[in-house]
Amino acid sequence: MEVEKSFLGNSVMEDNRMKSDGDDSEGTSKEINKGGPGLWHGEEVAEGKYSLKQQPSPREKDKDLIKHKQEADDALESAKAEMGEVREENERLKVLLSRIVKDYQDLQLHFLDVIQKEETNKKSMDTSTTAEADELVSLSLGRTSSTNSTHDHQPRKDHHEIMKKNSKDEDNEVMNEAGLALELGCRSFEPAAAVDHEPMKVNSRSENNSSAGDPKEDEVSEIWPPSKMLKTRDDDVSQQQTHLKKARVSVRARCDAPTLNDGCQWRKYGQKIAKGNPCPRAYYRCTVSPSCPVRKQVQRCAEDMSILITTYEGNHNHPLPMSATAMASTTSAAASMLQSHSSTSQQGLVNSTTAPISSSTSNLQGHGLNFTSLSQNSSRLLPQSQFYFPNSSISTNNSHPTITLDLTAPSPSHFGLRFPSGLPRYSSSTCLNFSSSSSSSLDHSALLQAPNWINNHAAAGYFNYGTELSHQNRMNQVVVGSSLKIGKQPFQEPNFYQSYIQNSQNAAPAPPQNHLYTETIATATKAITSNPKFQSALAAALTSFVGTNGGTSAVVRENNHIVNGSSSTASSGLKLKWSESLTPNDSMIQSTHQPRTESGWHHQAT
DNA sequence: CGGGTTTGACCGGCGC
DNA sequence: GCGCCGGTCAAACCCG
Repeated sequence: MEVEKSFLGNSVMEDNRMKSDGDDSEGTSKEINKGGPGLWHGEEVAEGKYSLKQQPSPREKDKDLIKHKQEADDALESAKAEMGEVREENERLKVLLSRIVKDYQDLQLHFLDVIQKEETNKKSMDTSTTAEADELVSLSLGRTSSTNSTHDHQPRKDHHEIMKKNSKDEDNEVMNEAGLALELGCRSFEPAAAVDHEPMKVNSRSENNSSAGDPKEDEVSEIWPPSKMLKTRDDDVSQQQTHLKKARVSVRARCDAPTLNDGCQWRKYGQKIAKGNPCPRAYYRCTVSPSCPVRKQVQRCAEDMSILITTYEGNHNHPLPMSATAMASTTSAAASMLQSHSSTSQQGLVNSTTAPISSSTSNLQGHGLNFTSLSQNSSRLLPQSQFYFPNSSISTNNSHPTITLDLTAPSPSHFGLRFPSGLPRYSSSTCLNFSSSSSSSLDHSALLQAPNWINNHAAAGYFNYGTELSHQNRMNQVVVGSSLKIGKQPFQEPNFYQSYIQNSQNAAPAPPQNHLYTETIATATKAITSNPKFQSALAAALTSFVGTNGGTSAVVRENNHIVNGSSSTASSGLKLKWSESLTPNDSMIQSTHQPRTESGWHHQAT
């Protein structure tokens, strides 16, 4: 409801702004009217100079005067006519704006309606038996197809076990709803805490917030490092933090590269053979800043070696390259979701706020901070918006709350995507590029691509699929059809991110070549826009005047229990790209399960 | 030579 | 207490 209120308020604001524009134009007309005599006066002066030189006869003087009067009258008339045109234009714009606002509100209402329906469904699910609920989860989110079933050999058993386990644990309320309700409470950003450079300060920020009187603020606090967090919390929170030792965000994606290109710089510091997986697990730490606490683990999926499991932990305490904000925001949002107790029953809904990137680049903290910083500006208008966090699940292995974003699931049915036959579903040389696509040949604005949620099921080829909102969106002028773009299209936001661009340290490597399938795009666009979940996603996207939120189909994985998600929105600044580039290596295409040598997977960090 | 990777050693948590 | 395991350290090594 708060969201709706903000929308309405925003609409009113826009309306008022337009009205004031109208006043301005009227004022302008007055100025023009005043300008007439002024012009007269000026010309008289000029004429006076002229007359001093030439000293024309009085009759000639009168002639000139009459002539100039006529010219001035003409000018006045033309100015009036121009004013009339401007007024008409103004009226047209007002009508257009009101129409847009109305559509906007309709969309929002529809969005809320969908949410309510899902909530109702969820409640009805809760009354069912566990098994039934389990099945309902699968139904509501969609079972994965065979491709993913190979990733998961004990989904149901594990799911039940974990559900049992969770039922014993008081703190696992969130987990009990994992996969069904994923919510991220995103708080408005406090500039005073924006330049924190230590993880603990990140924590202290939320502590400050909590001390300010809102106990819920604790729930989104970052938990790195956990041990220190425990010292400053009361018992309940300590228990919570004990349970939520280190929030982790795991991203499953098909990727042939040793690591996901998430735009960040990583240094490998260790490698281990973990139990239960013949593939070694590589440990990386962020090297953008020496003090950055962020770690990531990269491991091949044991069941499907083509799947790369990247687990992120911690928050960046430094400004991120634009190319890294996509994954950072994603993991941030997911991690925040983990730490938020305020889960709702809305499927995959993430309370969050998208907004233009703050003009202060120092606010960009990456991950959670990056995300909160994004909320700063828009929070005035949109105190709380909701994201549809698509492919998420929560598990608590090793007392590490882990949310898994599964980008491996083919779920074309959700969008009704129909790819041209003959296109390989997964190419061998897949490369998931989370970084904002940019090219050295592009100017700065090109770095600022709108966040795009990709349809990771896109057929082979570079398939960047998401919504793209032009700067007009800040005026609430969003047209679904035209704002949708599929493919590699640099997002042009000339000034919006400029301050951040100027501080961007690294440009992402140029993305691979796109292979656009226009028919597919058209079909996808149509399917997407007709999908109610996309509408909800769009509603969330509308809350962001800068970030663009697209849809992606993927899988919600809950404790190895995979279910399909559907459309989604991303957080502001998100850009997910699924890059599956065809390679001539057909043998690889034929067998995505081809085993690799260890060195093949781990010889290179980002 | 500097920066990144490799790899065995080490440490702490946890279960038995 | 012991062993297992995940995670980290740091010296050796590699590479451009």
